Amino acid sequence: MSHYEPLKIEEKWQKRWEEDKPFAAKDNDKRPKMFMAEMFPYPSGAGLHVGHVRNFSIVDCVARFYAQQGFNVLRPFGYDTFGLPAENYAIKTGTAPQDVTLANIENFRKQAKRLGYAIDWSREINTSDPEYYKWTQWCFLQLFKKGLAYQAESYQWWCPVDQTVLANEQVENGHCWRCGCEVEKKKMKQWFFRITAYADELLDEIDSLDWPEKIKTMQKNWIGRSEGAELKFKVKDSKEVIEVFTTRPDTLYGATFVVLAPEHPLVKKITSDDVRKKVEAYCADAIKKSEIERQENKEKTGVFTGAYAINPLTGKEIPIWVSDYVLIGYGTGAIMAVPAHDERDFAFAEKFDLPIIKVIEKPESSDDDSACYHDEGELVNSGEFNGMDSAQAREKIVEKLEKDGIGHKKVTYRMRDWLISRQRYWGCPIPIAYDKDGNAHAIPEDQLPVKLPKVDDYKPDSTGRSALAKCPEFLKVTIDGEEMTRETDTLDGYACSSWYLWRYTDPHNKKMAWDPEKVNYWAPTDIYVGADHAVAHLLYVRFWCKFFADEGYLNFREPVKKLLYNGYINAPDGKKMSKSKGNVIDPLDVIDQGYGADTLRTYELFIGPYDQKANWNTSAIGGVYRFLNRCWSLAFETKLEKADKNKVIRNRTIKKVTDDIYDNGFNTAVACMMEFVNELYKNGANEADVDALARLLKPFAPHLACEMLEKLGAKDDVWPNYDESLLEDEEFELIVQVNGKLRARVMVPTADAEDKDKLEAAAKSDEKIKQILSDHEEIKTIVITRTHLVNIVVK
RNA sequence: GCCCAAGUGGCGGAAUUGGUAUACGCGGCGGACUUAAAAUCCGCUUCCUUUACCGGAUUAUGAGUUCGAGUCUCAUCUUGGGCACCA
Repeated sequence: MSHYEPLKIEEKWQKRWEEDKPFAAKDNDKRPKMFMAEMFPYPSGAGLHVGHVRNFSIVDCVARFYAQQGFNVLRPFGYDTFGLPAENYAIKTGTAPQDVTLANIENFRKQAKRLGYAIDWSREINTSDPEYYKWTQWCFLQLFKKGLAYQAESYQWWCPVDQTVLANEQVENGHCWRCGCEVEKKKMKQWFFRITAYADELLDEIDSLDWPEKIKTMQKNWIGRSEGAELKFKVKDSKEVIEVFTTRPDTLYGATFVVLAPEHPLVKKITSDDVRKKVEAYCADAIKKSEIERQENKEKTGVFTGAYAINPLTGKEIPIWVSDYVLIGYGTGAIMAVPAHDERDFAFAEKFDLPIIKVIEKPESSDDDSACYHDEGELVNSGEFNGMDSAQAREKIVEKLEKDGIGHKKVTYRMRDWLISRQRYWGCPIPIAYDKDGNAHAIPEDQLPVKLPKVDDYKPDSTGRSALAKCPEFLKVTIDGEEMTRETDTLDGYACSSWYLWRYTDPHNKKMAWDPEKVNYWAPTDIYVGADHAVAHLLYVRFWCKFFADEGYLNFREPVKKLLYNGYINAPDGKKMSKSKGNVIDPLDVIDQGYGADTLRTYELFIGPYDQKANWNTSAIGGVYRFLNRCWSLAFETKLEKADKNKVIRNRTIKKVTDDIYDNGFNTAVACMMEFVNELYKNGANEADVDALARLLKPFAPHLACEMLEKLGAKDDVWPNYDESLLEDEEFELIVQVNGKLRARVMVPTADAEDKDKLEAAAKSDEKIKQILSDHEEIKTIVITRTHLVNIVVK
């Protein structure tokens, strides 16, 4: 061979890895373990994307790095296959999603293998495989048994195009996360997971996670814990009581009206006959409106119900209104309005001319000059509580109400329970059946999996039921001798991905979801890499982890120790790559152009900090190719020298690359190796140089690195160590500043590096510095040994 | 509107705890090799002035702290992200 031929080299090593299986993880091994994974991909028909390559290459770099350090590494791979794209494709073409999915998986696998990833291929999982979803159903049943999977009828997000309900997390700005159409509200009976049961723990443990702050903050905001009180307002001339949630019970004296959400059940009961028509029309209109429409118009709307509530402290009658600015899903769906100290209530009161009573005095120090002061302060117009500050008054007022049985402290969360039923075919069937009276029963565990039948017509329809409803053989089931009808909804795909990390540790177990011994050896996942799902998936896995820990199936409560959230790769013009724009870069094309997988992988790690988005740059990839070509030449074309001229830079490079990988500085690690190679070209390399280079290169460009190590006759690929004593040259450059400006550089023996007097003397021996000192009066001199710097301050 | 992060050459970006700003790569320019081109190798490349040396300016803008600021503080501008009637 006379030049670097990446495609040949890569084919050779990929074949060898296929045969030797060097990446097989060993259960219960004595070496320290390291379990890492990317968020498993949805295998689309388009095949791998350069975005996948970045994501997978980060995992691979770290996995190989730890493997070279002697860790027992688990680096598995899987496919998240249930979901709408495959089903929509089936509807359009009549092809079974099962078949399309298998073809797509095959393609993904083939492509991933061409990238040379150090994957343990014996552990592949596929969420739509009955062997897998049998255990998804088992997980569901465990939650069902404990009352954490339940049915409830409520207003739900409904996507009119995909004809299915959506979870809150799947609605983005009032639009469906998949098809982008505007979502609607529909009242339906649906399945939920009670994630709110773990709200406090999910919130409290966020701080202890080694995750990006950005993601932690998003999760905290999503959970949205707020502390306050629930208070009861009697309705005048009625037995009804309105419960409201407030974070500011200290402002209760200022509550001059009550507002109910349009969906609130009491609206019908308390509305007086003379305004009934008007109120009903308002509610019907508000409920019909999409969230987008409600939000677009911030102008307050509402109607008076004709009824009055009694303020429990003042005893005054205050009107009860209905308005869509009160949300049925948060708190109790009703509020006490304190227009003097809440901007929304203020706007409403102004519009409808309702009384505004100030009960909090703004402190003099406050520079808040808005029309309604909403911070804390001293109470006024509040009877016996006058003069107290807000915090104290909150305690005292709730105490008093509690005595009277009309109020108590209450914590509310923004997060709702997780809606998990979908009226779609291509998902994991919910293992439930209904008896004659419509009661839900668990499918016995020995009847799992509830298999998804192949059908001809995948289309959902306006009945709100999936295509499974049209499949009579599927519907019939006998449980304990009783004929029942199966649930036709399927599970949200996020359910399938809420436990797959544990299945990786025991992927072929036919008796249980995972063997406790195996899962507790490997999990929690040490490093998890993804570019999406900040609040959805990453919150759900945490929830399931806590639940299964409580059930005794796991001995840890957080599933992911360290999370790397990598940035997207965009088209060269900075826009998102998409088929319709025709700006998609196909990784296989890049490889086959002659660059090879090593160049592609290394380029994607070199392109910029891993957590920032990056634009594809077609010409910059050539630079990485040239670098690898130079590495190849060092091993195969250059006559290696005997002398060890590069000791210092070699040791420094080893240290820097090692430190950088620990810190996820993949781009600077590559840059550092480039510098090393440039230096080797200048000075001439010896065997130790090329050997170290090949070992350092292996996590980035594994095929080339193996080829180089083979040429050198290396017996292993162990990560190189550096010698602390060889990080410094015999001489170093002392920087001499005058008044903070660089004026001279002086070479000084390293032996003098810690001697401040010698450094100062060396600095002042420089001709130019002497000249300056003869013209200016010296005030003082600062010597910094750590950075080899002298700063002389002169007048 | 609220909260957070970030602004460094023509471009992607680097810079330890406050200590040589612009590493590395792209692009550009010049040279070697070649009949020629590609590939490869070598050199130059922040801006201003200068043939060159020297010098000056520079990390969005303006101030401040410091012997010394890309890094810390305050203000302003811009961009990106998150939340958005959550009582």
